[in-house]
Amino acid sequence: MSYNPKEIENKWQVKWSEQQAFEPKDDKSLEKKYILSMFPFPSGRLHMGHVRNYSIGDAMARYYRKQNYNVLHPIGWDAFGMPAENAAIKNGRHPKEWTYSNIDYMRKELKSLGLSFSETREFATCDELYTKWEQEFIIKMFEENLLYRESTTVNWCNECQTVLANEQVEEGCCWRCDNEVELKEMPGYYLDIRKYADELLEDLKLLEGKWPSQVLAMQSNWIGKSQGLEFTFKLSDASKEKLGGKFEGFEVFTTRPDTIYGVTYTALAPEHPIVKELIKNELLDADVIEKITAILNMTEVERAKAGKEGFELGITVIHPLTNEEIPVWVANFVLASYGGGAVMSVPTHDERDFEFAMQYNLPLKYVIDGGEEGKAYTGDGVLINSDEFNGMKNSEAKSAIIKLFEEKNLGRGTTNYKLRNWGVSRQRYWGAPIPFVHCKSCGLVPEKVENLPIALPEDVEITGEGNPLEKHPTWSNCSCPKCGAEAKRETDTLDTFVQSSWYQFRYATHPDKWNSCGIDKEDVNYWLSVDQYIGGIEHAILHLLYARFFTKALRDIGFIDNLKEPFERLLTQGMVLMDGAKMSKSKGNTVDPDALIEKYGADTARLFTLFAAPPQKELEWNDSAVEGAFRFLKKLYARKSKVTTNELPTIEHSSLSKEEKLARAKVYEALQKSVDVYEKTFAFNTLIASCMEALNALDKQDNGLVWSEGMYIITHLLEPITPHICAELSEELFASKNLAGKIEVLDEVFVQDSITLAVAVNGKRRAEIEVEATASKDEIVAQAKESVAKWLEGKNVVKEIVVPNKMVNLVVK
RNA sequence: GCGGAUGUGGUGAAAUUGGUAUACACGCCAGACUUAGGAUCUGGUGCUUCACGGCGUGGAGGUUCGAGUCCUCUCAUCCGCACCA
Repeated sequence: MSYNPKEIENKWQVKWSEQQAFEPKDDKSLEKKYILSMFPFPSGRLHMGHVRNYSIGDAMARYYRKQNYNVLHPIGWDAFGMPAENAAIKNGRHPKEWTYSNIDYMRKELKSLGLSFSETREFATCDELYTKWEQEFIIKMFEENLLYRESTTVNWCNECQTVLANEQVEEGCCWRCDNEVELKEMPGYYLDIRKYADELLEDLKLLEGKWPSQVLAMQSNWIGKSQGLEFTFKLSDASKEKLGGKFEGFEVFTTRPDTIYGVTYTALAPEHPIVKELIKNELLDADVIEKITAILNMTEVERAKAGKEGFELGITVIHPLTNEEIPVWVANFVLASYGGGAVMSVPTHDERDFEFAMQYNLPLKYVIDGGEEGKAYTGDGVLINSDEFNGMKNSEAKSAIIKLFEEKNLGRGTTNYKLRNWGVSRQRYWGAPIPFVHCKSCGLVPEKVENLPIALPEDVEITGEGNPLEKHPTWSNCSCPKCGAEAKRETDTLDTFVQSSWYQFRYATHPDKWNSCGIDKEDVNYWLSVDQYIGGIEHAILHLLYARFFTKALRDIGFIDNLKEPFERLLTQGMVLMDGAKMSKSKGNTVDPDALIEKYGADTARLFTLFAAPPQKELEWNDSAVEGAFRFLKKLYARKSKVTTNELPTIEHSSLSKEEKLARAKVYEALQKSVDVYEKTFAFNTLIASCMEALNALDKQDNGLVWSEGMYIITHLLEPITPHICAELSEELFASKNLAGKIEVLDEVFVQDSITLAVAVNGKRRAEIEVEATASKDEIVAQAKESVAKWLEGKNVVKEIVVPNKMVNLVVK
């Protein structure tokens, strides 16, 4: 019988399902492993990126299961989001129907890959039962001041007709549809992730060596902590008057307090309240107002592209140390969202300020020695033109000047972050409703917990214009949970990243409890953190930052115990490429997993995926290499006829021939390597190569016992990667005994009668010798000299280096 | 500009502590079996040279008996952030 993947794979998939083979055990005394691959969005069909992601995770899960760990390896569906609404607009299908039917199809696809997921812990984030608990968390967060509603300038995607979080804007465009993002002033709900900025940054240290350094660096940059001085520039009396006494001054933040004596002007963001006041009262020329308004209508990206532009505002402030009068400008490069939207400008020691000063002929004052005239000097040096601080190193002056400000009560040392609070409201239908009510007398009121979930109405019209919930005739009508008066339900829904921020805890919670709680603390204490998380690098900031934040927030509001980080180790898999480009429908360079499985079977798909490249690297698709993987499995299957005993045989190693010994050595080399691969490096490609080498070596001999041992071990090693064929062979040949537990490495098989050594002269390889395993160093050297006699003629050997089992190096002069 | 990575045959890639560079696979070449084959099997395959040999891990130095691996400099490519004061 030749290898028939379809038959074998179907048989085992049915069997595993019937046996509930992949359900975690309830016994919490067992050692656990929580292996998690990022859950898919139910787009309709699996793509090769999924196949790769889940093949990696499944190999790990199956490995640990075989080592008798209690393994949680769940799957679910990240099911809310825009594409479901887009499908509704395009094909008239209801998002719910579309989503759940996609899930049904994709579940079958996952099963056809033989992935060892728990079936009882599967859920979709659009399940009302999931929404219910999420809404409870959101209400609790509101009560604990972690969630608030505010009207502010937001990123608006006109294509998606919704607000986007900062993390969802990529180079000024929408992360999902690539449409250019606009700014819009509107109310929204925010999670106070900034409260956790420092903890999120600090705890990155716990992940060093366990998460890719790139991801750690990206998160660290995104949080963007910087330390410096915060102080107030007081307005001059005349300016104060001009502004009608509404302002005393404005706050600025600087990381360079050492350059404070070099301030020659200050600059405000166009959004700054003082600028708005000047515009409102028409205290600026009409054309200047017009130009500032134009800047206000530009996004940050547009402003960056536009080049520097600014206008003098006709007001002045007083330098806190020198009491000089300093002009105030408005400038398009000052960000409203950072450091209070105002800066002190030191053109001599800051590139941006310098460029601006040159453009508008503003004065320069050098205060740190070391630069050249006519350039901004941003390096270190000694202070000049700085009163009492002259002669001090600028690194010391930073803290000295902060100290002076604090003593004189003029300002204080402070920390600033680039991280913005997470805007979580979306003006879309297919999401979890934000469980709040607007009451005319009580204001914003959270829904009563016993009324949860606030479910979506099914009878909606989805046109792509506006928010379907807002347009629904009755859904938003309700009574105020506080006073009972007529009220309006919030029609915004939650960002889908909220759902993926806590799903790792939901899986860990036993399904028996899913009706009674969102997260079970004890279950979480046992299963978390996730021992290995696997997914794409595209979530380096978005999902991974939100999930880390959520973990800390849920801990602080009492839904989980002392967990610091949700994901202990992270593997970011590389992309699947075809002809050097990412596979995508629009480029037409995709490989359909279903077709691949149909032609070669799941085992070949999995084998190729793990063999062609290490998981962290990009994977270039290659049809003939897939054939190669298939060929190997056919060969492996055919060798079952070589097996003569149904258990791991005991072999008298010394009685074997050279080829037999070599075959055993190769088999055990693979076994030895496997622990490192499965637990540390995840270089499955090298383990597979070792198994191929072992099979090649077995083919060079014909000892039934050596073959039996070899097949026993190879099928054991490959089972996590190609589970069906290995289960089949193991059952048939070894009654599956080789798949239960560990196999010990036998050191004796690595002992060889003779050893081949390379002989080098002055580091250049010149010959090869074969010596007895027991040969002494002198004997080896003597034999080595003989083998390279030609190269030693007329020379003196000044040094002899013998590297055991490897080589001999003779140094001559 | 800042941060993170990566550079090895025709291709995907290997290479404990520094110790025979290119394992394994694809491709290619030759042969066997076959009516035939894009099936299967066997052998070969870094570059260069008739050959002895020489060269070879992006480049240049350095340390060492010995460097893909360590150090210094440099080039190229990819990814992320980007006027964050």
